[in-house]
Amino acid sequence: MLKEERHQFILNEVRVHNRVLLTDIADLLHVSVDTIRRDIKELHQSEKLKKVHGGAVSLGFNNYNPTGKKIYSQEKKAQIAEKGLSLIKEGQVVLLSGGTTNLELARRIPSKIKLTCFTPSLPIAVQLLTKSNVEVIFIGGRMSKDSQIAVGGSAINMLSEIKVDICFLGTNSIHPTEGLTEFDWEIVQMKKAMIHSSRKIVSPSISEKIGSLQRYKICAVEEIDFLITELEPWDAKLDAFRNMNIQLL
Amino acid sequence: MLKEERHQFILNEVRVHNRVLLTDIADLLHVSVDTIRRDIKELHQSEKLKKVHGGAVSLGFNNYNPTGKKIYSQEKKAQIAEKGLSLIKEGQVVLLSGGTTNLELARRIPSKIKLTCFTPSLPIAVQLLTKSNVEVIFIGGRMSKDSQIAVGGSAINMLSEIKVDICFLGTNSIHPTEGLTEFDWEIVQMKKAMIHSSRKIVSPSISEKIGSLQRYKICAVEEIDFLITELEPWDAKLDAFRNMNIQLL
DNA sequence: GCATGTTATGCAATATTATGCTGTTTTATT
DNA sequence: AATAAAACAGCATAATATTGCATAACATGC
Repeated sequence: MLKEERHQFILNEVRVHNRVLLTDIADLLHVSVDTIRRDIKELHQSEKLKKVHGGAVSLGFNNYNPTGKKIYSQEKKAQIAEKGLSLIKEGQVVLLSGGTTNLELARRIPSKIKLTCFTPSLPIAVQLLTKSNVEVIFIGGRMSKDSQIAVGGSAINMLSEIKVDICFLGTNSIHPTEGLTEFDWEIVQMKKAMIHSSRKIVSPSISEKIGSLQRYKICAVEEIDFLITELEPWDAKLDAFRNMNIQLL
Repeated sequence: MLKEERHQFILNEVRVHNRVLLTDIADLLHVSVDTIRRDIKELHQSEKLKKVHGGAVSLGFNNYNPTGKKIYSQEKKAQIAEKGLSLIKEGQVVLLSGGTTNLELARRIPSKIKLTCFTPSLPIAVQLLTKSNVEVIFIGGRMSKDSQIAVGGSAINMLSEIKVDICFLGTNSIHPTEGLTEFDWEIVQMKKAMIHSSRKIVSPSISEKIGSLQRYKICAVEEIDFLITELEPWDAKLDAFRNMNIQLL
């Protein structure tokens, strides 16, 4: 394996996990820890990551997580976030709903890209404000305590006045025939409004949510344009969503 | 687990709970208290938190401080916040502008008191959401990066639709004849709108700001109802504000 | 093809760091 | 003042880092 390949591998691990252990990588790549140590030293010197005792962490290593709750299957969400990033283009206007997957996405937005981001989610707004070239517009309103997003008439009203390029719609449940569903009525209203406010809809969703069903319907599957999971696009679990004019990522 | 990760974890706990106990963290992370003690010692030395007997507490509140700016006169602001609390009554509707003093106030609001709080400030909203009996309504809009509050037409428009009992107006400069002033035009607009939206105006202000002057005027001193400083109300430095129909606290 | 220089890698010896443990001192609280 | 909890200092151990060196792989010019 080439040194360059190792470097890319390490950087990728760091991006996805926020941290790596020397021993893990050495193990995975079947090289000595010394080699990995040297790799990380170089990457540290070129400021691609931060070397720490025992491994390395990503540069903007901060796990700001206001609720302090553990993020469930963070790794998968991190992968999804990485894929989602590829849909975002310089200068676009983006709408981000709440949810931990979108939080991962927000965290990964490069500081140098110029964007305008709308969001009703408090943690996401906090995250986005650290990006110097991202203009953040908060969709205000009554804050829901557990989801930490704004809900209610005022927020929906504000949404009705915008039309963005792309919306990342945090997805709780997605079902091939029943569509996207939620258990919280107020959040359903918000998400419906977000769909109306956006030209393209992206549904980032970990695969275990596929096929699940909740009480209230947000929209049909056909209304979304991209479905991102941690799986490969050709995975059999996604078969139900083919031939539906949805792009799988 | 890497030391770096522990550090981030501790900082996060401090952010969320304002204080942490050594034993709790050691328990949570399955390491010895000594290790955590050493961690906290380091974080204390790098001024990320404040070490206290038995654990650690956050520096200012918004220790999540992307710009890394120091929070000035922490102690005085805490005193002011305590005084301000006495003005808040069960069931009221309160409007909080941004600023570190108001942040201290928000953090001190007892969880058991029932309130409705409006605010355009991100850190304050984050803090308020931890209070189970406080209904939080965020004044949305374009977010100003350094002050972390919403500004612009949308926010001002939202303010124009409310009338609250009492407004705590974070004050940058207050002058007996020139009134309240600010250096940021957009924030001036927000504060003006906040004044119109409130029956009573409270100006929490550390004494060193008294007599200072900035570029743009928010309002005359007469328009505020309460002036809170860290000084005793009969302090000579406040003489200029007597006989002005302002209550000094 | 061959000599030479460069780079990458692994290895071993040594140094440094991180962590937990013990015993003692300090601090907060009753 | 008595007490319990916490802080501290010092030490032992294990993990990680550093350094120097030997070898192997590779490129380059002849």
